[in-house]
Amino acid sequence: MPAPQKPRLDALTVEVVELIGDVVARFYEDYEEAAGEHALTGAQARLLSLLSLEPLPMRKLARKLKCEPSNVTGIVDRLESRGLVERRPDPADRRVKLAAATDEGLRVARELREGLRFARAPLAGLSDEERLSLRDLLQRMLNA
Amino acid sequence: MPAPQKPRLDALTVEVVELIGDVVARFYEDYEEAAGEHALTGAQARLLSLLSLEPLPMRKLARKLKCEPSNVTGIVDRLESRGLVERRPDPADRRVKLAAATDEGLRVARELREGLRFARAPLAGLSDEERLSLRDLLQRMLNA
DNA sequence: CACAAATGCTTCAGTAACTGAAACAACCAT
DNA sequence: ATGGTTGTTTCAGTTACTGAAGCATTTGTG
Repeated sequence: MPAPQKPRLDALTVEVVELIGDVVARFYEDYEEAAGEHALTGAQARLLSLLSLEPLPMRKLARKLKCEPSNVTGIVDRLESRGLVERRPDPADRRVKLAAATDEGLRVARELREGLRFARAPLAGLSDEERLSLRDLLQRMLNA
Repeated sequence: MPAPQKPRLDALTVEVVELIGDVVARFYEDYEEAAGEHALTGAQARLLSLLSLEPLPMRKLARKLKCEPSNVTGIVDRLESRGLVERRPDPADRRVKLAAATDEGLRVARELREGLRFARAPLAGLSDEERLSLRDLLQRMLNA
């Protein structure tokens, strides 16, 4: 049996990466499902969630969603036609249109947030101490 | 200061959920970017990754990708037209078409896997012991 | 101040991902 | 055999997305 060849990725790392992949898949599924329960697509739900915090200009939405502004136009159009979002003029700059959640939009956004099963259930199996350590590990991953 | 009202979600849980959201976003971005470097869309990359393990019938692909079989037809079409995937008859059932990665497809799938920056870099900041504990916490989350 | 460059949004054309219904072939059970 | 089920594709229709073009407004520069 030859000595191991210093692999690019050791078995443990591979395992953790796969687990993260599983978490990502579960989270995404859950999100899409919660969105679907409100007859929203994933993109619409993400945009609405952003707007539930504060109104945003279209170009900023595009940056947050990592897509072209021309794309945002369509997503906001569809949400607007359902009365969940409205466009307001920006008093400071007449070029800008601020997209803002309507009252109904805020309500749906809240329900959406509360409908995320995965966000609650599986964490329930962890003790406070474990959550702390999970938090620290995730933070360090993200800031690496 | 009033006693806390047993909130639905305590602050720590919320924090962890948000971190998971961040991890999900980073992972997704990274995956899409790696796919883009090979001129693949996310859906194509996911399908090709599945096929890099073993050939699969269309209906099974649909189940793994959680979409309709009619959708898989198109994704496989596009990959096939680029020579990354081929359709083979299933000797056991003449209705079935097995989608299989070509040699070129396997090569691209391997490069894709290796191109996942997020999978490597940030994990590098964790000690083996920390990876073990991260692994255990993630496993418990997923199995809850 | 004038005016050119930059910025913000929309529109348009084109592609990909997706759904659901319909069609067809092959399988399978009675 | 025949009738129901299964696996795939095709089709029509929606959404998400990109990139180019266009229009309006703002901003920076001489």
